Amino acid sequence: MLDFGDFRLGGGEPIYLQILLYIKRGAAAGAVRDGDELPSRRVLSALLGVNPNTIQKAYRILEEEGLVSSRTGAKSCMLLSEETVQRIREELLERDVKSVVDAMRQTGVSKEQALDLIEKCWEGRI
Amino acid sequence: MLDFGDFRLGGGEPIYLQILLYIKRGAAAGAVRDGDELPSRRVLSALLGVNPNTIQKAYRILEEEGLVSSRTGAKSCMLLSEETVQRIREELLERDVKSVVDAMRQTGVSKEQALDLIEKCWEGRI
Amino acid sequence: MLDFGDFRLGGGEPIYLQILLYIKRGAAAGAVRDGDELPSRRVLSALLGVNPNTIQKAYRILEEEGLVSSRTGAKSCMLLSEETVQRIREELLERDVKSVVDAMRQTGVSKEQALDLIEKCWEGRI
Amino acid sequence: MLDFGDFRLGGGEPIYLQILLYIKRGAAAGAVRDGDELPSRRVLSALLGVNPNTIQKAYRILEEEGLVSSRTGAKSCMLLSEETVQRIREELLERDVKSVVDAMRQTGVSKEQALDLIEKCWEGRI
DNA sequence: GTGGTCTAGACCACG
DNA sequence: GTGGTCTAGACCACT
Repeated sequence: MLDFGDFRLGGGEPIYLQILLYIKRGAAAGAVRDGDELPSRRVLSALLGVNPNTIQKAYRILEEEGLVSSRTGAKSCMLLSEETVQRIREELLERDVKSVVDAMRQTGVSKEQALDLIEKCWEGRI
Repeated sequence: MLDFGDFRLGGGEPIYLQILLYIKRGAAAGAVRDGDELPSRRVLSALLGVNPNTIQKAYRILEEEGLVSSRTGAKSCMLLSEETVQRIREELLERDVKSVVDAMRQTGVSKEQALDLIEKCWEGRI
Repeated sequence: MLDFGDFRLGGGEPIYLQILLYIKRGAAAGAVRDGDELPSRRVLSALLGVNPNTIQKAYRILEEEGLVSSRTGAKSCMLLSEETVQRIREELLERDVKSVVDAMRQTGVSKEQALDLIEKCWEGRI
Repeated sequence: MLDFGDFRLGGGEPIYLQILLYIKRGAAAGAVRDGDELPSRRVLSALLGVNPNTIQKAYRILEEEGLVSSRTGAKSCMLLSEETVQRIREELLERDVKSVVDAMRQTGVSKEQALDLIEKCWEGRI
């Protein structure tokens, strides 16, 4: 079962996308594997304090992308081949890296400053 | 005059926020300076292919935040003290760095892998 | 024993309502009579390929409407006085006739066209 | 502009389907033609006493079926070729006739009784 | 208990 | 003013 213990809702981005990305990152990191059950709409909606339909929207998109299997009355579960995991991992990393590089460049920091900041933040020294 | 030459509309985020961020990053980078003129609403609207109301909304927020001075009949211009620029810069960098570190950690990459990917992307080797 | 031989599930309408209507129409037509036994929940559930809870819901409503008599341990059976049958018959016919007349009028056909189409369909010439 | 003056909400059937069918019947009857504007979400929702999203669902389906053209900021309008109108007309009539014939047959009335009832209702003598 | 659908209200970008 | 999207709550059929 995927654990949402360290999930926190952030502002700005749609909630269903935050949930979607959280699950994809968990799959890329190996924290959730093929066949693992997802929390039910009601359980997760109570846990996160959002409407069950918002959870369902995230799950439905995952199903359309072939990452989740849903049947009425049964729990939804992950559908993760190794190739799928690898593909998700690459998509997420490319997206994250490009966006941060664009943003920091435009903000006017040098490569060295950027790498230094990121390293400090990673180690909790910020 | 503020230059929007390398502004590109991205999906997902509200357009008025993208414009706000673009201007703030420019200020943090020094590309936008105290006293610089902003393009008129209709000029920028035509340039970006966006509705004038959306430009108006971004300008109004900038003014409410005290980053822009507007007088009727005159062009709006940036109002950027050194402290303001420094504050914006720190806010933007903290936001960007934290979000990318959170994301990449959750995706399951090591600090070394992350720094390597970012460096490669920065240098265009990706 | 009630016969569900020519019952077919249709989309759109809730299943328990389809079952209710099927039984009521049978009563109006005289195919279902006072004292006739109803199939047990599990038998009908298997026959129609429907969840037992759904059958249970239909039977419960029939009982609440006074059309079925249930005693624990014994089979449920129809409770149909002549007045009841007549009332059901009129309700069903009024409902069906009004809805089709409203619909066809609004679709812009004349009375003659409508009657002609219905006669053809009745005789299988459509 | 399509007129909803004689539209009445009925129970049982989903509201968006009732609206969808009402518009299709109007097109089949010639009451709404190619290029006619549809009432806006807000106007129609206020008129019918339902949520704007329910109206939008009906309009969106019509658009997916190619019967309506919608653009952000502009009014939606009907897209009705003669072939389309003819196809809709046939679909609606077939559906209506089949359902009423099935229903009345199962309710145990003869063809003559059925036609007589429908004629009486059509003429308001019921 | 589960997932699927319908209805509802607020916000956004746009003409 | 317009349509598009996100979030929310209730009901249905099913395991």
